[in-house]
Amino acid sequence: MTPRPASRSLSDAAATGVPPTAPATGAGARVTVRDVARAAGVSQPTASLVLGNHPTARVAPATRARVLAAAHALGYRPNVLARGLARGRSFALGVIVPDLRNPFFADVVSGAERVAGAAGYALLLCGAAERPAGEHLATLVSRQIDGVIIDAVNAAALDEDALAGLNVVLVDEPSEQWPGVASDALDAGRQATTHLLALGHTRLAFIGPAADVHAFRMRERGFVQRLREAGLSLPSPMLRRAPATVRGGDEAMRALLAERTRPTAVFCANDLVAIGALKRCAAAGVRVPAELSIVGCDDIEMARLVTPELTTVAVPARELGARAARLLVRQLGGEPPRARAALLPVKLVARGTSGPVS
Amino acid sequence: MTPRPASRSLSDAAATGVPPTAPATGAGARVTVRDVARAAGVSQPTASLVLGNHPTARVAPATRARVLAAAHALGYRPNVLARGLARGRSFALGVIVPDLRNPFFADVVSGAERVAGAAGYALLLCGAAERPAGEHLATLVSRQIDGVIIDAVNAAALDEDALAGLNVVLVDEPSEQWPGVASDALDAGRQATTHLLALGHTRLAFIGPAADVHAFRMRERGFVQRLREAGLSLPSPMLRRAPATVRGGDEAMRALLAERTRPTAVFCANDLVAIGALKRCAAAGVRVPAELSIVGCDDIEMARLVTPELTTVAVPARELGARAARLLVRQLGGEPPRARAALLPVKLVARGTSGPVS
DNA sequence: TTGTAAGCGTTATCAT
DNA sequence: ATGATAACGCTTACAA
Repeated sequence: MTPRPASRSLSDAAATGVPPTAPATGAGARVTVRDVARAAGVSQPTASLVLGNHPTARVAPATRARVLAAAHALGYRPNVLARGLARGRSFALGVIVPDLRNPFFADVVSGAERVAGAAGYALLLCGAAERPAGEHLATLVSRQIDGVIIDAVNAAALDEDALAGLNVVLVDEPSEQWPGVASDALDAGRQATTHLLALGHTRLAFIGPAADVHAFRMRERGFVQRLREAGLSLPSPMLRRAPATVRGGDEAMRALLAERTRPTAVFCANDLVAIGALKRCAAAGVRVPAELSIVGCDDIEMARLVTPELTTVAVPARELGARAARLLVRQLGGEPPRARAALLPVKLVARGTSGPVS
Repeated sequence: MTPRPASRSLSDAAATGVPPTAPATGAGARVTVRDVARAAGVSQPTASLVLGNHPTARVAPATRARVLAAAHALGYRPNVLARGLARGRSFALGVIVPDLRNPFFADVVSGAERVAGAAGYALLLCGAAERPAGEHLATLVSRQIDGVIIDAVNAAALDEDALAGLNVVLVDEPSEQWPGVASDALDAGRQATTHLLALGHTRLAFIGPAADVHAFRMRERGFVQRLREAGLSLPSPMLRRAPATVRGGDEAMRALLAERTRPTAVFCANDLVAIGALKRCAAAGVRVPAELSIVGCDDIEMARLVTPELTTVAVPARELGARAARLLVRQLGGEPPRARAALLPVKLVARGTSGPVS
């Protein structure tokens, strides 16, 4: 046992011939405020006052300077853990996404990381694929996390107690209870459908997950809604349930192609599904878009890389993550929770997988 | 100022009609060891002893049971910050990657997260694209991070002091100074080249970044090495420098196609580059693989989604991340740093972008 | 086996 | 303007 911090050998200052320029945080010997205070000849709390760079720091300019000089000379680095313990905040945010390997979530996380980092918050990453979100939440709470961003994890499933007393921001999952940021998923479905209708399609199909994720439901609803407005119906074989993955799209499209009357256009719940569907078409010798149009949703990088390039509805994933983090940061900064932000607009990007009905 | 934790309203237990099953961590009133101790009628350190689940916990079975019961009843959750402060460890790992939006790194991080999470460590995510790795390192240190995984960030550039006293594991960047895990990048280059040579190609080209990232250098070296062994040379126009992105590959391929004598096969430093190159060929009307073979490296999911499917060398990205985390966890657990692990094998996956020379 | 006391590095509330 | 003093929640000798 006795877990040693297993520190590194620090033997090569000599080897390089270059003496450490900075006073070299002698591996292990952390410089604390006390050290700084001692060096500056002031009391420890005074040093803390200066270094905590409070705006209200009423300290004599002279001493302040001495303290800062000492801190710099010693290479003082505040211990965020200690600060967190004392202030009851950890200056860290959590982010829970289903799976980082879905490029959409990678974007969301990436955006959140950027904003969080710039604001001095660390970002604790939680993948909900391996381990249930509830568990993640528990460990985040025990880490005194200041707030958490939850994306595409059915929030209703957690409400019970895990979220109690936590600052939560939901991504793409509007809720009475928690603030959040979301894209206009309903409009995404509508735009995609409008596009296909404009191309003359009348036999449309939809592929999407049964999962209870709000954005997917709304995309689907927008699709159905727009269809109805156009006086069209959606025969049940034209509504295929499939996991929101490439594989899911592939298999759903296979089923669709086996139908008696094939659709002439398909709207997919996200780009992964659309790409899977596209792939199946290629394998089955179905020409896209000549015989079948496909529209995805998200506009992940991959969308421009498949052949033909995927027509899709662009959703600002990174911006969603960034805004979620900003919301949290603002809230933690004491600013009152803003009026519910408007839905982020989405925009159809017509590319190569959609064309006029033949 | 006065940053309020901005706690949530907790007003709907009544609305649902369901009384909180757990004693409801009354939002704000954290349950501490003291509370547990008091409830169990023991001293605070005793409770701590039990709850710290030390293997060496010499406490009477009876009291242990009482403490555990009390802890359970009160819904006790240890405060990891406090524990970290006291033990001098944070039970958190950092991971620094250039950009999460590169699927390869998303995989690495994903693998690391899985292992770290399972071992009770949190993972702090740092993207080195926006903010230099050195800064990230500084904030990680101030968070008393227990270890850090660094991928594709030129480690030599940081050595000076930032890494002092830190547990570091390098991914794909062998070093005298730090332990690490790596794929067999040299062999990746060799396998790709062997494959192309076997197909009869003699005019080969390479596209890769000038960046000083070890894996890229080695892939290139393997390529050149194998070429030499085959008695072939690499005319300088056949060595194109480009950022390791889709765009980089696209532009490099454009330059390549403009050459007087075109290559018949191209090996790319990674899949993104290869996909960019492939895309350019499609745009330029160059048939792949009939006129030009392309081989990538990494085998990201995208590789199977482009048309034709990309021939590439599979690198176990997720496994790399997982092993890096495992290495760190082991080391922190007190186990001696293992003998340098062997390079992870890579494997060529022949798909549609490579074919016999015409 | 258990309780007492001290300390981790910071912040915050007081007197002075 | 500054310096004691007391938290924050937990761990860990050392005593009882």
